[in-house]
Amino acid sequence: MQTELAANRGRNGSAGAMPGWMRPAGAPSDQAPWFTRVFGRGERVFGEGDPAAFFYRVKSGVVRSVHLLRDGQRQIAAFHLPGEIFGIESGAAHRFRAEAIEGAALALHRRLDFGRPAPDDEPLHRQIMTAMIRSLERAEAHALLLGRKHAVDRVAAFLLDLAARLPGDGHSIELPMPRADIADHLGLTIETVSRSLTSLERSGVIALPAGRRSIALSDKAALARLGA
Amino acid sequence: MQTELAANRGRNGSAGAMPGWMRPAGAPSDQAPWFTRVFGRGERVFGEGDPAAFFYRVKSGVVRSVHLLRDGQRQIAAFHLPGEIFGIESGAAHRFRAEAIEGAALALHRRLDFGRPAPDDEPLHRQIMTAMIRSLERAEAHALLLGRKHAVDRVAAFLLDLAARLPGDGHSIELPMPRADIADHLGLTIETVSRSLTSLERSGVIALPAGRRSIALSDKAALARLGA
DNA sequence: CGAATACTTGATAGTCCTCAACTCAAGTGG
DNA sequence: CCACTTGAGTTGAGGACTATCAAGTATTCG
Repeated sequence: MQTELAANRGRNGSAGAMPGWMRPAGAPSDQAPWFTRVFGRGERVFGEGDPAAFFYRVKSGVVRSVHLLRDGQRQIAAFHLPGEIFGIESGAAHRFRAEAIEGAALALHRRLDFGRPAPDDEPLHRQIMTAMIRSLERAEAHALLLGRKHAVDRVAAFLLDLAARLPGDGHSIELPMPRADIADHLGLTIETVSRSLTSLERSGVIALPAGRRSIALSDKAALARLGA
Repeated sequence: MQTELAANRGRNGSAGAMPGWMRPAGAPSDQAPWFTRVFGRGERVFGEGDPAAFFYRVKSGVVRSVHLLRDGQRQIAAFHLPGEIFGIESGAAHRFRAEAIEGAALALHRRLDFGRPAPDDEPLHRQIMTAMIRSLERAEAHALLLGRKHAVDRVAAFLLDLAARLPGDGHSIELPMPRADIADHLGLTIETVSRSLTSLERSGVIALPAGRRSIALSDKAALARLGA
């Protein structure tokens, strides 16, 4: 069931003024508060410069926020897991690109005028503020990580963060993204991420069973000591 | 004129529950919207864990937001220049420490309940939202810098950012902070910052006249090429 | 099976940190 | 007035860490 969406794979594509998907055939009405849309593997949710007409809530799957540098480098500012909100902007346009990693269902909410909040929708307003502040806290913690930690510590902190945010008992996780995405998020190369995981495994802190995507956090205390 | 304030210098000090300065003798009234207070060199504006009763606007001087790691490392998340707002929090407490670098005059504003904004004070509310979003954008750009750039490029980007934010024609700047602060902001060591500046000078991109704190941006185009 | 993608491992090189010495300016006290 | 101290900054040598280049293994898909 690969439709035209598959053509959007990869890192190419331009920032159209108003992608066709913004008015899906199944949209309830032009003024509905929100509606759902499913995105395919690697599909772009929005691009840099696209009008920020919506913000998004992840219903399933995982989305990455991607900054592209002129020299071709890529930085993943954040991963957005189920239940999380992303894509809130102050200006009229999105400042970076967002892509579904594997496949994702998103709830699209029409954007609000944040300067003049609707007093009759206080819960939503508070939710948006919370999402924004959480983004800020994450970005600051991320900067701290990138500025002051070595490769293994970055990976340890990343695994702990994922374990806390993903559903489950927190003792084993299924990585929802490839090594390349982790590398571009942690400011490392694919090879260094792989070596760091191997190193953690040899230390007995984690275990890497069959698939490369599942990780057992054998010694969370040791992980926390590294990632602290 | 060194009062008790001087005792607050350095990186030590604990996060008191309610510092005395929060109720200065000269405060107009208990419900005044804001008042001004002067901070000495290195003095703590608030500490990690302090109740976030106010947010702040810089009237003069420069303030640094400092994250302290358990292992003694220091990360400066941001510098706050005249005219800028900082110290806005979602929770009840400040998540990091803020210190005046040389000496600073700050306007202290009583904090608002962001979830239930006063409809009668729309301009202030918008101003706060803008400040928060700007913080977010800065933090994201900072993470990008730390994750994907080399020492010289980081310093170049930092100089350009400062030149744009400080008053003046943008062709020469007076660094309002020591090398150690720059290093802890850029995720480098003092030595590497010094070497980067020397390297930029030898390339003819900048000039370092007499004092070590003044820098002439001789070739902004080249700087932008590095810091881009 | 062949091709493509994802991942791991090894060898080498480059960048930056650490440790150390040195310069410079501003105070301080005899 | 000058020796001494202190803080800030610069410079050098060596080493640690990570990127780069390269090869090899695994898995998936057509």
